[in-house]
Amino acid sequence: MGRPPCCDKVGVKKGPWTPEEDIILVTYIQDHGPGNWRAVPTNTGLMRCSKSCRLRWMNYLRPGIKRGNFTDQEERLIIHLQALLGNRWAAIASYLPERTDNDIKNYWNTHLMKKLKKLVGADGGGISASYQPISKGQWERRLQTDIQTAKQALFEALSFEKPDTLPESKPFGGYCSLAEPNPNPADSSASTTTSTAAATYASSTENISRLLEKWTKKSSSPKPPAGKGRANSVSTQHSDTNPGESAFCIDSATTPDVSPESSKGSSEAQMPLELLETWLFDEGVGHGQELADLQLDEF
DNA sequence: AAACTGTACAACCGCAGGCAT
DNA sequence: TATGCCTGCGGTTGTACAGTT
Repeated sequence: MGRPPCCDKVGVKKGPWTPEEDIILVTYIQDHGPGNWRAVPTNTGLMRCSKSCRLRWMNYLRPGIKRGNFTDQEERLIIHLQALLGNRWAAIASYLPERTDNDIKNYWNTHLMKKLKKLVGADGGGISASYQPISKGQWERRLQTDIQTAKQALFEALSFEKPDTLPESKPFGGYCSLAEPNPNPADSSASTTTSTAAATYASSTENISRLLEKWTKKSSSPKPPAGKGRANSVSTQHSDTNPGESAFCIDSATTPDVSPESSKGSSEAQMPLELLETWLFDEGVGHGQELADLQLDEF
C-alpha cells in the first residue's frame, strides 16, 4: 500500500528511555488511558515515535508485569504453547499475563532455543529431519486434539494453584487468577474505566517509583542507565514485592486464535506437539507422559 | 589487567490486519 | 471497492554486562 512511516523520522529520539520520559508517558496514560498512541508524542512533547511509546508501555511500564527469571512452570507453559502455536508470542503471552510477548520471545530465543538445539543436536537427525508434513485438514484436527490435551495437562499442572474449574473461554484461567481477580480484564486498550483504571495506574506508579528508586541507587555509579542492556535493565529487574499484588489479567480471557488461516506464516518454526513428544521420548523422558510433567532438567 | 567472547534484553523495523471513510 | 491510517505483531539488531582466556 506504500504506507508512510508511522512518524516523522526527523527529530525522533531513539534508543533507551530515560526515567524522565517514562514518567511523562505514565503520567499521560494515567490521564488519558492507553491507546491513541499517535497522539501521545504530540500531547506529551516526547520526541518519540508513537510505536515506541506503545512498546515502552506494553513491554515495560504497564502494571502487573513480572520481570526476572522464568519459573519452571512458566518455562513448561511456554514450551507447550510454542509447540501448539508456533512463534505467536502475543498469543502465548496471553496465557502468561504477567509476561510480555517480548519477554517470552527473548526467553525463547536465548534460553529455550539453546536447550532445544542442544538436545536436537545430540539427536543427530534433528527436528526437521524427522518431521513429516501433514495435510492441512489433519493438521487442524490434530491441533484441536493437541489443544484439548494441552489444556488438560496444563490445568493439571497448574491446579495446585487454583483448583477451580477451567472455563472453556479461559483455558488457563487458573494461572491468570494468581493475580487479583479482575472482572474486567485490563486489556490495555480497555482499561480506562474508573476503578480498574485506578488500580492499574496505581500499580503503574509503583513501577515507576521502583524504577526511580533503582535509578537513584545506580546513578551514583559511573554508567548512566540510559544505556542498553544491563545498565538499562537495572530499572527492569523484577520486583522484590509480591508480583501477584500488582498483577492483573491482561487480555487473559482471550483464547488465542489457533486457526491456520490466522497464522502469519511463522508457524513454520513451530515444533509439532506430536514431534515434541516423540522427541522427548527419544530423550528418555518417557512415552505417554503428559508434556506438562516433562522434566525440564532433561534440557 | 586487558582483550576477547558470549549472553541478555530493550528497542527498532517492517509488515499485516482491522477499521473508517 | 479502494484507499489511508492506526495498531499490533514478530523478526532482528545493538550494546551493556558477565565470563573466559
